[in-house]
Amino acid sequence: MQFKRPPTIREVAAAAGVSIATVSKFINGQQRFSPEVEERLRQAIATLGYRLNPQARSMVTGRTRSFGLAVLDIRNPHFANIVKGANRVALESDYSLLVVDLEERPTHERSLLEALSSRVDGLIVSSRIPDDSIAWLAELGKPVVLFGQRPRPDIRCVRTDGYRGAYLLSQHLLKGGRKRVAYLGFPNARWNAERLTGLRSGMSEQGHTVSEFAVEWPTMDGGQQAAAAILAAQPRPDAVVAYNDLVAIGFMSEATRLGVKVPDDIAVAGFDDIPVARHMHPALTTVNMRSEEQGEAAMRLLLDALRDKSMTGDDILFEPQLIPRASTAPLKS
Amino acid sequence: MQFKRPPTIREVAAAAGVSIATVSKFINGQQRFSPEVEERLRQAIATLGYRLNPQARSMVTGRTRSFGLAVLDIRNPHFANIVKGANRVALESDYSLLVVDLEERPTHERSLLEALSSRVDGLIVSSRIPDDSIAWLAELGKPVVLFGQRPRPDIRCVRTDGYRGAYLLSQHLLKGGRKRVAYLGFPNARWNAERLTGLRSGMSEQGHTVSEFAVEWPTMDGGQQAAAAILAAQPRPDAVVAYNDLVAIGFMSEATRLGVKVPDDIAVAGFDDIPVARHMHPALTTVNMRSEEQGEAAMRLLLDALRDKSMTGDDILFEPQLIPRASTAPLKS
DNA sequence: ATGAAAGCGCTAACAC
DNA sequence: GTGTTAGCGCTTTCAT
Repeated sequence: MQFKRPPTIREVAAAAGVSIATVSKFINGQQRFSPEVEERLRQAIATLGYRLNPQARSMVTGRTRSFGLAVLDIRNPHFANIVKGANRVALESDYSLLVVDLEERPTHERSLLEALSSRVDGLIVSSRIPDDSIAWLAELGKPVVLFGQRPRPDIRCVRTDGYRGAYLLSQHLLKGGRKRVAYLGFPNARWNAERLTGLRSGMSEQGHTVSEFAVEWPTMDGGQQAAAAILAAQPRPDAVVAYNDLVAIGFMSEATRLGVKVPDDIAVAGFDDIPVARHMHPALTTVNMRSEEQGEAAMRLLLDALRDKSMTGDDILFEPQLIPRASTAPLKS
Repeated sequence: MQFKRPPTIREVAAAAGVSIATVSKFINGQQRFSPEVEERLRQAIATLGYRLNPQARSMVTGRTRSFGLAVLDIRNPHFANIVKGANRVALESDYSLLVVDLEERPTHERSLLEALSSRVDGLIVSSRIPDDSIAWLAELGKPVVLFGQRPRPDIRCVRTDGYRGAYLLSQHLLKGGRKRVAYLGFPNARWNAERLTGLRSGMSEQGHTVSEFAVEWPTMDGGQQAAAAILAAQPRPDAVVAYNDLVAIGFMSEATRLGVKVPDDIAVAGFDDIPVARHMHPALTTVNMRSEEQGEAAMRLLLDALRDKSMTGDDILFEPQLIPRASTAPLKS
């Protein structure tokens, strides 16, 4: 079966015996016509199976009624939640949201963003974009929202205070009697440093240091692979704070498999509060980083920008929330 | 800051003192020009910051070099895996993949699909689309791949045999000494019936029936909410097969919270083999439904269709794989 | 090697 | 009310 080109406005016009302008106005509902004409138009549209080509429309209007969202890894529930938040807000305003997964691969990043950017009225980007590419984004001629610290005045940003989140975690761990905290980070990530700093700063208030480990990927597999090294450290940490919940889950699962008890032998905590965190056994302590709200906020910034034709205003900063659960229960004794 | 329109091919032509046709050929690299001209073009493009508008290009070429993928709920790792598989294959062929989340909301489904379909060369759709909308999809004039049973000859399909998967699960449970199996389904889903049937058919070989329960949503919350009713049933089931892993996890977590031991008191299993399944405690028995491979296969069908200009050929059917884990360990006694 | 011109499907002024 | 026309930014014959 061959794919036939869909009928155009011109064919409808011919079939209905009117001009293309009439058809255009009719399908956009911006004007009424005489009953017979309207009827002929309806007929023609129905029998031809006409469908408007939004692509062609947006060529002339300059707007697409859709936004783009680029994420690093859709498999990470943190990003899935961002998508959810952004999608909800977009749908409410009758916009559609197109998502691309950058696959954590800088190679394809640029071309994926290019392909996306030309098809939308604005862009939300979560990425490890180096600063020079950010210049490129800013010159797209469309509003762009980034997750992170504002890199330049014409790009707005949304983030949740990771320093604060890590600090809260440190206080919680201290209260539970933990003294030897290890941070299992993902050095490539934008948020890694502030989380480590917040944790160190909190622990140092009681004179404790934080040992540092790293995963190769911010995933469950990454956490699992890193577990042995941490558990073998002398002295063994009595708490592990992971870069995110996925890493924490991988670590916790491997620790359990190796016969190390969580939380009795070692406490485990992560960041993001992904949905599965509370269903783990033990339930995973984490810091809620407002993933979904970040997505909502980013989308609202885009909508505002489109209205104002400008990208000014302050960044959006969310407060993280500590979610204490069983995986960091206080040390007994 | 105002958003200025990006420069066009015409401005480049003016700046370089050549015609727009020359610019077009140059940026598409389909022809060489005299060194001076090429140099002037490079200059003009660089100083103006020109970027090609793929939208305009695709108006004339009729192709966009991108595909669309619509999923029911990106928060479900099953769908995230489908995205991964499809994205990988698309990137390999230099296509980009645009994903939309339908939010399990039939209301927005049609308009989201319309917005998506016009921007891509082909579509992969996972949805509970009623049959009349499927006709609509088929008439888009572009290749469409569906997950499920082929509804009409001009639409190709990819699926994994759910009947078989459920049957495998039943044999595994029987071998473990389970006799009173409950199925915690999601009646709205396309796959629900075949999974139930496969399970029933397997259990009936040993003369056992399967009791039926339902979740409102195929999520962890859904599984959690349904747990109490199942555990209160008389006689209490000694195994629960959930519609998918998310539901299974929600159920398992709630059962544990209620003091019911998994797998000693009750076995739990799901479908999909989402990444977190093996990290649960106890690790979750499941049936791998080849999510990622389904995404890959669907994308390959699309690429083939574009090459052949046709949508003929057989459906793709994957074999499910039983993944036995601790959550269905054999009954002791 | 380079350019003129037609046109992809549509919208928006402006006529009538 | 309805039609004419000029593009949106680009590709693609076809001339020169």
